[in-house]
Amino acid sequence: MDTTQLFRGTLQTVVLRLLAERGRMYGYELTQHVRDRTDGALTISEGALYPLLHKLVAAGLLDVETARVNGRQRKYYHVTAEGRAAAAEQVRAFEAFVETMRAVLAPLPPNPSAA
Amino acid sequence: MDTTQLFRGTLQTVVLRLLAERGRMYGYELTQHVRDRTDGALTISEGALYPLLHKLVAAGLLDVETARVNGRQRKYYHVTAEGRAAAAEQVRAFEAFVETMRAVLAPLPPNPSAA
DNA sequence: TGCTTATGCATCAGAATTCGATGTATACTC
DNA sequence: GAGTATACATCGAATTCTGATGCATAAGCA
Repeated sequence: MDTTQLFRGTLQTVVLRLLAERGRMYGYELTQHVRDRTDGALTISEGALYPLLHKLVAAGLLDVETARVNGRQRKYYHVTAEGRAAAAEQVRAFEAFVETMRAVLAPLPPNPSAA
Repeated sequence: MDTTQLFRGTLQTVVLRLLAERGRMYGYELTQHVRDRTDGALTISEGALYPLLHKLVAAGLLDVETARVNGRQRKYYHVTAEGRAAAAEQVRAFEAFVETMRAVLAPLPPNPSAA
């Protein structure tokens, strides 16, 4: 009954898209950015994010660059060419997904004027 | 990289919504209806559907009615009052979800005329 | 008659993803 | 020196779904 259930499966799309658009970001920054931008509607948990970032690097979609800022460690991630293509593809897939869902959820649109 | 990954977490919404709108349906009918309506973009597997239907009945959102049609068994499902409310709520949640996702996926809309 | 397909239910092992808790470490503020 | 923010990470458990398998009846076709 958890409405946030719908966000399952979207994390990869979100991460790739943000990195493709914003150049480079580090993990913590991703969580803060998404939380702020959505007014808290979407919060990325660290337990989901870090394993995913590692997986995307292993898959060749992201590159990492370790840095040290203000004494703290940071790992900047940026998309590879392959990652950029995947990001675009996944955004398209998301739009198609929304269209498909609308087709199912609204089988009888309230517009009988088409008769 | 599977685009159908996005449909994760939407099955409950789809089932409740269809039943709320169409009165009553049986499992096999649900799979066929969704497949036809989406031109195959969304196919509900039996391994996902039947356990969910049982769960929704246990949760009081659906009722079952067993029938025998043309010698074959059928189990018609229909929403309870609680299930109808849940269906409406989940459709709202889906719309909110889409808005949230758009906010994240398109942080910089290509419309500078608002300046 | 026998084979295949369609209809209709169901379970189950494994995969994939995520949650929530926990852990480590540095910097800043009070 | 205590708490909060920053920043990384892992891990067990829960949830959900896939794909395979199984049972049974009816219809179509060779």
